[in-house]
Amino acid sequence: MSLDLLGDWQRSERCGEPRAADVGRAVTLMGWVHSRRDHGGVVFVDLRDRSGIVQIVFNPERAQVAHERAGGLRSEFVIAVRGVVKARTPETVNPNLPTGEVEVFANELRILNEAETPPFPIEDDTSVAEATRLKYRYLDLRRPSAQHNLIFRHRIASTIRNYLDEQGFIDVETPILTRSTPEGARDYLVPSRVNRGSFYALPQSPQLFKQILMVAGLDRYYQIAKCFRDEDLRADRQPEFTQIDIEATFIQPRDIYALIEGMLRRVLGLKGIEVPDPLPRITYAEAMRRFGSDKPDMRFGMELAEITDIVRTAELRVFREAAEKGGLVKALFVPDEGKLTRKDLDSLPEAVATYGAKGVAWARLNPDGWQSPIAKFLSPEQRTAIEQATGASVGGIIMFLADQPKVVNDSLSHLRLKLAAQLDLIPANANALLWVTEFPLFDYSAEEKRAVSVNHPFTAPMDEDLERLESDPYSVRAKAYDVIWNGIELGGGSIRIHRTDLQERVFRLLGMTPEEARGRFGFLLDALAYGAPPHGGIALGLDRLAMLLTDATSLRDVIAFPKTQRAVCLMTEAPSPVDQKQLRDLGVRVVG
RNA sequence: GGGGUGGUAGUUCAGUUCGGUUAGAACGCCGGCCUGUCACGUCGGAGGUCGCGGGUUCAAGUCCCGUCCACCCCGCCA
Repeated sequence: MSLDLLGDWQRSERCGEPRAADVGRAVTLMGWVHSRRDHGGVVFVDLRDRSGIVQIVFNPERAQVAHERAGGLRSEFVIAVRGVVKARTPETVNPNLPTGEVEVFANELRILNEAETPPFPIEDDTSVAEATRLKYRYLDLRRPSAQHNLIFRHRIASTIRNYLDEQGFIDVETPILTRSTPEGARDYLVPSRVNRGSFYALPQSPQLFKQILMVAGLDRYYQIAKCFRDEDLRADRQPEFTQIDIEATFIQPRDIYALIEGMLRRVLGLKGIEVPDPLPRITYAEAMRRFGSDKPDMRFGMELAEITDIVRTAELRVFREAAEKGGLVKALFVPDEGKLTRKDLDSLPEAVATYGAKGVAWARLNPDGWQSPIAKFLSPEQRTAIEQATGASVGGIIMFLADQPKVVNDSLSHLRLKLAAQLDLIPANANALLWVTEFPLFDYSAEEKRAVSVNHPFTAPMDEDLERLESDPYSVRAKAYDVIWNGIELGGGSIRIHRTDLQERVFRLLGMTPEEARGRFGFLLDALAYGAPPHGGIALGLDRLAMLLTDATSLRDVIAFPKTQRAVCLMTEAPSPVDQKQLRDLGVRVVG
């Protein structure tokens, strides 16, 4: 098989474009051989590029040389074809192809490159192991659905850029080599050759830079920013990811809500999804109370009911003890109409064990009363009160959890989602977008035995809680908000602290001495001291948005070159060992 | 760091319970035939480090120990 040069041939259009209206037109097409069907006489080739597939016909009587060479074509050869668009006869129309009413009769064929037999077929609905696909990512990305995902991701990004540009936001790039800030996730570190013993960190987010841009008077900033976190991966977590990073001056949370709602309206509009105006808001406290989660999926009901007070005096020890020891007792009514089997119920403890729960109690509501291992420990009055609190009705089942608040909420919110999915209780085309607001400012870290920021240390407290900052820090709410879609966090942000004195107070509450605070964030404190305006912002995960809008199940499907769970790129085999010389230059020695 | 699932031909899998002849299938690949297919058809053929290492055994894809890789989850991470 001899290869041809492209010469002066110029592509006239993409493969997926010819239509009935083009019949009779001379075309020059280029692409990959998707498949070849050799009938001994006539040879059909499906030619593919990112736009689609068109059938090329090589007829020995029409173009003898081209036909002869077409016999040697194999999958994924790269070819150029000159020919004429012809209408297919009615019985040969292929309704499965957008180009199926026409085909291209080839006059000339140029073979621009051959290809090894691909290790897997270039097709959608592939069942090929992901590791194989990632090793040959350039082949995997030839699949139409893979290309669609990347193209759709691009459309999301360009929609956002256009929108933010219209709103007066300025795209500013911030450094990738930056300073390590041990607060939060583990940093990726880069040794400095020039400053031996010192390290850059890759940014976990451009947080401080965007705040400083506000101090600088840029007024409205955005960036589609790469961020890095050296933590363990998940299906929805990659070590490097892209965030739509936004910050603005002289704004309130309500301004952010309006801005982001407008943006989401356009982005979700790409898929025909309507975004209510305004989006519902619910406070963190209410979300935790009603759903046990700070990212409630509100496409369906099944709200949790706190029954601690009802069962405080119950004979059941686990309930009583939870109530006495500062824990919670919560219940969840599942309208399963008898569908949950005894086996399902027996598997419940396993489902919540991972969240630290020791068990789940349940009660089925039969017409003749409770069928439940715990019924006898509850008085009729208690049972009635529980039914009322959970909105229970006959035919369903109530689940109970009693433990420390976090265990109860984690477990029951998990059960709520799991059972709703299992019982098909989530309306198919429902969409529930909402804001969760008024997050707590601090959380207590048992590990570090001190207060830690729920969001980050630059989050502003709510004005009305300011006076309790020192006296009752854990009751202080933040001007922080998350935007949630169907139980998934799309993004979150806050109004930031813009005054040195308040920032210093927060650092102190986080257990930082003034010296430590200066050492780590001196540049921020300095910047705040030079006329920092009130400002705030938000960041949304672009990868996650793309994943949800393409119905992908993994971030890896919307990232061109993702990493595996061990943070390895199977194609380039990064990370890799490096030369001793490189290490010497950097003053780095590998131990262990 | 912990729990779970998987690893057999290029690919997707069967075979592993209860160890036993030469490890199979489909698709793909290679060759022949075929002028209207589009999951082309048809005839023939090639193709295996059963993830890797060790052990038990007369005998290991199958049992045991260790280890590597991929995926899902908890911890971790906004």
